[in-house]
Amino acid sequence: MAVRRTAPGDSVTFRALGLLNAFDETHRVLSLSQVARRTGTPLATTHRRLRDLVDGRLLQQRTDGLYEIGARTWHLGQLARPTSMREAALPHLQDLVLRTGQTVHVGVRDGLTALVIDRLAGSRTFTTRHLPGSRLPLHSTGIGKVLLAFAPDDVQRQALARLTSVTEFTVTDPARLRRDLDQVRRRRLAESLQQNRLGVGSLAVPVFGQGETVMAAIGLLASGDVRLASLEDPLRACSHAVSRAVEALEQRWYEQ
Amino acid sequence: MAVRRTAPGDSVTFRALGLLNAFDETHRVLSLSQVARRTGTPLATTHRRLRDLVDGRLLQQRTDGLYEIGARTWHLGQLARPTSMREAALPHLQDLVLRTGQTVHVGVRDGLTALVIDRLAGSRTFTTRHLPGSRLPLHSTGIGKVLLAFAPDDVQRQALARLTSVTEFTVTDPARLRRDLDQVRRRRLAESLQQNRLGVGSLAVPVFGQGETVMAAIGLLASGDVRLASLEDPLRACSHAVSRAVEALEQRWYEQ
DNA sequence: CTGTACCTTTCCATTCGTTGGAAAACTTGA
DNA sequence: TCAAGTTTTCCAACGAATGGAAAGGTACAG
Repeated sequence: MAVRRTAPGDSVTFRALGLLNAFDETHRVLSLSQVARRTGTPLATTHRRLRDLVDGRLLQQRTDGLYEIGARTWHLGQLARPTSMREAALPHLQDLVLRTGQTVHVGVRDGLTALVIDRLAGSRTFTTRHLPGSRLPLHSTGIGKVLLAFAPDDVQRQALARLTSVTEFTVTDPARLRRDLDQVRRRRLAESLQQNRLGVGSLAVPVFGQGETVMAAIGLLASGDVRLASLEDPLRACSHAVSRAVEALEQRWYEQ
Repeated sequence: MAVRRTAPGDSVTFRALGLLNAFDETHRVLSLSQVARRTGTPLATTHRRLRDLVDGRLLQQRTDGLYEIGARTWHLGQLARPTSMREAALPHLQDLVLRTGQTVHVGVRDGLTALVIDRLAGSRTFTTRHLPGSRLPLHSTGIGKVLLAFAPDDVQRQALARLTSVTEFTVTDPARLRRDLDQVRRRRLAESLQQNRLGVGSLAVPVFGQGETVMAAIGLLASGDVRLASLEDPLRACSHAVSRAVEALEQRWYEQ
């Protein structure tokens, strides 16, 4: 891959899309000046860029003048992998929860984080805060490590360069994590023992798409005293079932 | 509202976002040249714009080089109205289906179309093709007419200027439709008798948000021989329930 | 393994849109 | 009535977008 002479950020479009970072779960409706403050952009510039995003219908302006994510963005999101993945996976995830009693997570990699696209709480549950849409570190969680292990080299390099400690058990040594990831790739299985949350372990496996590509990761969360090894077989079975279900769903798009 | 000296389309960002139009339900993964052809954009320009959209993570490039809607777009879409609306409305829609046996639709306005965000088939069902994500005309469907009746003036004007005939019963006279819309606004109820599909009638009501704003519309579809009037009460009850549910859900975002 | 067709990537002189400080216009609340 | 905050407009300097063209890949047929 050739070196790019222009870095991201040189483009007008990229800078305009940066304003979307101002929006999150607790900031769904923002005023012009809030967006400007939250992104550190001059007011006049923010004003023009928001107008462009409204013109492109990614954002919409309410009658009171405030800005929110537009319905078109939702519609585009419906075309993305997480939507079909979630739909195809749901019945199999429910199966998995029934069989193990533990909480199940599904995530995809988005940039340098794992994006949780669905979560079903098990009966032997403890509260978890990772609702669909939340982001998890790639290096300290089960699904994160699976996604990182199968990510392109440049992503791995970037991720390994910024290992932050989440708990006292988090692996922050790049060399050690790289060895862990090699193992994850070989075993097609990752585990995290209290590396992201004390008292919680997780086991995760990849969901393969066509070829050797990894579309997503499925993980089980269990409190520290559960033998993770006992969860491996149901987890792998679920992953295969989801692979097939997604494939069947996507088949339907192209026939007829 | 002041006249804008610069039309949408003069901005670089707007033009780049135009490439997203190349993606739809049956075109979820596209190559550079497909996007160029589908949007009529020169290749070199398309190449640069796609790179900008990938940098902004609205799109992602797969290992085989093809482009698809990115996980970040899905995530942004999760912050949009349709997502919370759908979640809050689901139990009440199920109620409505049980009570009436007919198929129920929920839609929001997106530009000059009604965007279907959810659909539940009734027991006395006939096949319908309007899956979540599909778009319906504003002037020939029940939910479309509700959304149009409560839309801002400039939207109404634009919509009335392009009335196309869908069936022989579609109203294509702007003056007549304007009167129909006045009535819809007064009665808070719209009906479409075979105006969008022969043999099918629909009844729709608005879902009110805070103040007098209309967030969405809920509609029931029934084959021609069903008395639509009998559906009005359950439909209105459902709309109120959904209003309250959405309000309760959104309340939770801001507390704590 | 040569040619043909198609796709992706890069180059660069010209053109055109962006930038953001500043001022004006508007909104709120005291 | 004034003060503080917000949104909108203006415009000269600056910088990025544009797209034809050519180069670099890839796939397949003969």
